Amino acid sequence: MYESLRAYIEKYASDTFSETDFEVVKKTFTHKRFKKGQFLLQEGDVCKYNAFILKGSMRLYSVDAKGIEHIIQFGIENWWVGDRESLTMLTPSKYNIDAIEDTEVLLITSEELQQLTATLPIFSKMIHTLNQRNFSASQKRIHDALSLTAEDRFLELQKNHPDFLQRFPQTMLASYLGITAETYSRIRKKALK
Amino acid sequence: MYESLRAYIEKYASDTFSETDFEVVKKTFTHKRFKKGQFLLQEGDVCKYNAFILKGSMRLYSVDAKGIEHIIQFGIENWWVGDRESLTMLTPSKYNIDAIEDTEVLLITSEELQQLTATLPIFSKMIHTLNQRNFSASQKRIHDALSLTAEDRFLELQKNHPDFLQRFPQTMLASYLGITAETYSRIRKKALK
DNA sequence: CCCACCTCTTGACATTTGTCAAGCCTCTTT
DNA sequence: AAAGAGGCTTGACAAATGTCAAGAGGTGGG
Repeated sequence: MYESLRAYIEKYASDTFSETDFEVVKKTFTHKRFKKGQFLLQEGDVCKYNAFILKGSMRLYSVDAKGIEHIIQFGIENWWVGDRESLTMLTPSKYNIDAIEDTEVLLITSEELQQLTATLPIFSKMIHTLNQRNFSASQKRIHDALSLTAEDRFLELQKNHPDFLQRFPQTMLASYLGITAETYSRIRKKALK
Repeated sequence: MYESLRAYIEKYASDTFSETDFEVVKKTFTHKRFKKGQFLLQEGDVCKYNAFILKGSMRLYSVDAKGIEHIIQFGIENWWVGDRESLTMLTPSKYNIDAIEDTEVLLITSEELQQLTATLPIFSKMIHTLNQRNFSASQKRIHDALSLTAEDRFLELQKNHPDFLQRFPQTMLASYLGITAETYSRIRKKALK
């Protein structure tokens, strides 16, 4: 069960675990199952956990004044989800996180994460790599959101995450791209010719 | 000259420098002046430096197929600019960075930064804080770009960075908001009533 | 001092995207 | 099998934003 986490950390740290170190990691994370629709975080609450997804998928989203959902991030197997601002500042979150499918995760609190980062070099290496990657990815997503048309954003999504198009309902994909479900449907039809 | 860097690091690390540590920092950074319009980074080159702005302002932007500039980030006094992806992966950058005004910066290479982070705890604390803040800020900017209308993005900018509205030409502000200069002019007129 | 250039504004029109309503299909529940 | 819910599509129209063109005003270099 922890093997995919192990592989993940070793991959992004470019390093391997000693058994004793990995035991520490196993003891720190808690395993939990979420039913489809179940919340890991609800707006207004303080985010308690970072979740590493073992199986299934989740989404991080806000709900605006009109009740419309805006998906900021999808998480699938081997992704992290959590509201980092709320986690570290202990402030009420503006976002929700729930399970799109039945989902299994490994949970870790902010303090535990800091603890592991401080004691295990392999862990802090991984964090460092993830920070770099996140920085680049965010920069690109900001650029795309501000510079590309809806159609071009769809094509980018298709190129970078073709699996998403199959896996998630179009209403959610539309929300992720910042467009309505109707526009998504029309753009998709046009683009898939 | 190095005092604002010192204050900045101490602020974000919530810690104070020993004189010997600060000597190391002073020796590591190089001071440089950029004339208005001069480039720190040009598309296709590998980004060599992170720049800490002492005085003046710079912008990070891409140029699309039609020749239109898309500003991803403004940098003013006490901000960092650099293309982190290019810096760490040593890949050619897709972005440009140039000086909007005559600008003074302190430069540091990626290796030097890594060196300082590894040897000075105060430095790594600062980096950690900046990563957190960047993560949150990026998340918000992505959310705003995908969920808000042009007018609401303008109002957000006005709220969060009122100084930008005075300091930068409207063409650049429009680009930063992902709209045309004409739309910016109209929205501004409407919003300032 | 004047010209050339740049920024900003405004108008008319085009294009993109959103809104609302209707209908279809599939799946689940009863 | 019937009923209902949810997701997807389509059409007609509305609203937001872009494009193109023209002109006003300011500014720096010659």
